[in-house]
Amino acid sequence: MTTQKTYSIGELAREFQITTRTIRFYEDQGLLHPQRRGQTRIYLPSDRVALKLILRGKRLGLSLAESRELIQLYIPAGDNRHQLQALLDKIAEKRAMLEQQLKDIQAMQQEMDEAEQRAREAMMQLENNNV
Amino acid sequence: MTTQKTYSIGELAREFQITTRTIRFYEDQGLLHPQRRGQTRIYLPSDRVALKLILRGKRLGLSLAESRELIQLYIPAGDNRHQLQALLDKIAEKRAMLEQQLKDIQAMQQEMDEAEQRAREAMMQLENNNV
DNA sequence: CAGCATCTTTACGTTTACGTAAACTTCCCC
DNA sequence: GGGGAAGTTTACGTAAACGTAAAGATGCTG
Repeated sequence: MTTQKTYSIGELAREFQITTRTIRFYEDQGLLHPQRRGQTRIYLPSDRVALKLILRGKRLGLSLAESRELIQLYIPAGDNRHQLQALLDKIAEKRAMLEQQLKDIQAMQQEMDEAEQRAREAMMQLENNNV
Repeated sequence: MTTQKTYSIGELAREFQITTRTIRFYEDQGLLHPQRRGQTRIYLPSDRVALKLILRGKRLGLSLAESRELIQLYIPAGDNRHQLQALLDKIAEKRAMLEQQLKDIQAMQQEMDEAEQRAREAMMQLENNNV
């Protein structure tokens, strides 16, 4: 029997630099499902993974609703063709979003290159004028 | 003299699939600065570019405040070393964010690969069982 | 056993990013 | 010249994602 490691809400909050309020809020929204020992919440590694997914989603601008969908892509999924096809559709949709984001990032990176270039040149100008 | 093309608020709204309310809101927040002909707003190509930046920022989860900062990286910037250094710092900061997002996207893409794999295998199983 | 840390629930408050509606001008068209 | 269509301002409403505060239970610790 492999006993799973567990986490308290405070531990997770510290590790991920968020408040316990935030963690409870995610549970409220159906994104986390911790166990209970009495009143107290007990988090399993799977909860920790879900939390990671949520925070990664946030960094990419996903809403909690979208992150919830993402998390559900990890659950064994439905058992009939229809559900599996729906799953594949969702995956394709997320993939398309990621590709768009990739393009956006590349465009922004290029713009950062140009902005830096301009700033450096302006700085060089200053140097010359002051000699 | 090169006359610039101009746009009405409705034109821009149609082109970018947003409402005029949204465009006016961005102006309110200091992200756009259209000219006026009487009461009516007149948008120049530079406004259109700014709007594109805003929407790209949105797709990457930037707040309007962050997009405003981004737009300001395009304005000739300050004229002294201190301001230029601040500009370079901001650029570096945005760059770091973009790199984090790149990592996040790659991680998610891999997870989409795995999820799709699982779904396809489950589908194959169904095929076999029903023969 | 007093005290501090950590946990709990409940509930109202706040920021961001618009939506929606009302009431009014301006311009063009038949 | 009476409608539309598109523009304007003003203002209240709303969903999402928490923040913040209050009031209490639980558990270790000197």
